[in-house]
Amino acid sequence: MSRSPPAADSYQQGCIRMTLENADLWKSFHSIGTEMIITKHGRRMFPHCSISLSALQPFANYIIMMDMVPADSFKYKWKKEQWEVAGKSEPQPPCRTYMHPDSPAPGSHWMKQPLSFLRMKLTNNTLDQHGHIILHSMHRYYPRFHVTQADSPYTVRWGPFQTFSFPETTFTAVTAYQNPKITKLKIDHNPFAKGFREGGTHSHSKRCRSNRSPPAKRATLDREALCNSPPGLQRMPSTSESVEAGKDQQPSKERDLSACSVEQESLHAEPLELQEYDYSCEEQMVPASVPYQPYRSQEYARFPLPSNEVDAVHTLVHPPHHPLATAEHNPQQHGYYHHPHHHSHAVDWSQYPLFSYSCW
DNA sequence: TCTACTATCACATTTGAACTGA
DNA sequence: ATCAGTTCAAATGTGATAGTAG
Repeated sequence: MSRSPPAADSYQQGCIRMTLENADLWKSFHSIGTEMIITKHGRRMFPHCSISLSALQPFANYIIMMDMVPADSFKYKWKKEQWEVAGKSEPQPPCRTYMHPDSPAPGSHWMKQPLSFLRMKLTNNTLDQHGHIILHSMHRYYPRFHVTQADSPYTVRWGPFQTFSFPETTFTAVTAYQNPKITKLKIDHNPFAKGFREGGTHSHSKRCRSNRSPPAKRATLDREALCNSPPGLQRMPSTSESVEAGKDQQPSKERDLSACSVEQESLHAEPLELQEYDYSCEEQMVPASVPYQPYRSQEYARFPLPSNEVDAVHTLVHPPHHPLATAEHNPQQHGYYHHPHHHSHAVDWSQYPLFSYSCW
């Protein structure tokens, strides 16, 4: 873990610093081409996202959110030991935002220890009712983290927020591992994988229809921890009831995370373009006071940052670094992403959906 | 025929209720 | 009655793979 503590002299009031905690592991995977399993019922990420924050205002409340953004506009296939572009991407599934269950919490809380997004799950089930992040298989994504000063999840839009992303966290969503190198790397690092592997005998003839005990207590508890109500019921803080309901559902104390995902209305996201990117940069310094005009009724379904502020916020954008997105398939590419609004035809970051809210 | 997806398997790890003792 | 520590059963998460769907 090459985590560089913020030097005292680098600290600036009003600047938030975010560090990817397990960056080395992420880089190991990224160098091969990270794959994340997605299943109908939701699968955790491995490596999972863990970040640390500094330079927050200790007594101000913050909300930390995470979402997944398409890394490009292609669909891929695994062929002959490598990824190939298989056409244009599918229309984006409902985009959800996962809110860290400690949210809202004071800056001192967030800075106390790294934040884990271990329990966040990925699914390919567009009808998912559990608040998992919905992705398309064979598409590439990267996680994005949002920090906003707010006293409740329902006032998020009224405050400035900053967005962070880490190039090495880009991955391909798959329903089954394609690259055996990834499988091996995961097994080496993920204790859960050992059980089945080392079990040895795997007899499919022994299969029987679900004679395992049904999910009960723990599953229920976990679900309770979710900010989990039918999509239609929470259309954002328009009613005081929904606000209160949301508060009630926030667990006061959680060992880890629960999903409080926010389904977004905008189903469309344009590809990132290629941009030069510095791998050495694990941390991103971002000005805290983004002059963001909070309320714009028309734009709520979209990422609320005006494009001219995006540069300040996204100090990094993401590298494809996929063996596959070859120049042949991707005329723009020189191996790096572009910042969208650097080109006239490029799509504004505001087209990436963030909390347009139907909060689970 | 090919590719992608799903259900199911066994076991290590995690979790938390129940218990014990101070 | 309360708290801290321990134990242990149940829940969870995992990759592989056969079967299914398109």
